[in-house]
Amino acid sequence: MPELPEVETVMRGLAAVLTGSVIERAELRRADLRWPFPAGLATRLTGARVLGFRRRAKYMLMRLDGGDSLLIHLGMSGRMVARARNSDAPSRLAPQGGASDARGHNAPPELHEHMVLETADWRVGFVDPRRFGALDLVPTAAEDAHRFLAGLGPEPLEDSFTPAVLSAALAGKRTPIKAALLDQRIVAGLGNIYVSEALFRAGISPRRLAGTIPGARATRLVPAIKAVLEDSIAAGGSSLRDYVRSDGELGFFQDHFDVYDRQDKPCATCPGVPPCQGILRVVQSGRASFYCPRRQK
DNA sequence: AAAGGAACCTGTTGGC
DNA sequence: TGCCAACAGGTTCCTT
Repeated sequence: MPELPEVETVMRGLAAVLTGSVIERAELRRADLRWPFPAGLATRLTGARVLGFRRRAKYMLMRLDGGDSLLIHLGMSGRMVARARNSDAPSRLAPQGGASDARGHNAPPELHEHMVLETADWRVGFVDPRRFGALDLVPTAAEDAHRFLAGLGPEPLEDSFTPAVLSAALAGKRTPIKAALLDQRIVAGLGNIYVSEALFRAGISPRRLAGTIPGARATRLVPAIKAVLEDSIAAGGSSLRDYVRSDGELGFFQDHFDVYDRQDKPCATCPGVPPCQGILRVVQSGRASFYCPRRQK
């Protein structure tokens, strides 16, 4: 599921229902996902008050009043599922009685639900079939020193992510720009969907060598990255095989893809004659890339 | 040092 | 219909 826009969407959903509340019960249904959970995780979560949330790249950090932050990564297939525990609970995520109410609090436990957090009003489950996700604890005062966060590149939506910064990171690199943008040390939060979409908007082929981007192409690429991420966040992210939002609602940015998973379809923005030859699907370092060879050079 | 591929998992889909 | 291979939104680790 999750690249930056999806993680941002999920985090906002969690923040809306958990911020300010005490975790009355924390349950772990296994001892690890991609890595072992820290010792005593459930105990350390129980009784803690949730102070707030932060996103860094594709990681969520839930700040607790004991001085720790719960670090959450959704991996490939992770979801957070929030349900009101009773009908009188505040229902900010589904004000018209949406999916969270429809399932009810007596629904059978979901398959692959590895962690459950309960506050007075909400039950939040972490569901991750493929188990590529991660949970860890990190001191809030030193979040960025965590081994997962320490090497990350700039946040693409921050003002400090500029064409000059990207140019410097790409200079001299012999790898295709597709692979470079997936490298979280160069820019943090892009994944397979948004790299393809951003390169389309910038008119750059995913196969072009990264070292040829600095300069005018970086000047096009940086705003394209920011725009596609902002557009997707505004749409609640993309829902492909899984629900994205913690309230069970779907994001709808998948309806606005220009190229991702659209091989052989005509590119919508190529001008009329001769007609667009269609979007290509190629495999780069084991992952699919999608692009319009006429528009992207 | 940098680049590419395998590995970690389960579920779904498409071709025969 | 059934079976099996290929593929899926990520990241680390291990070779070259």
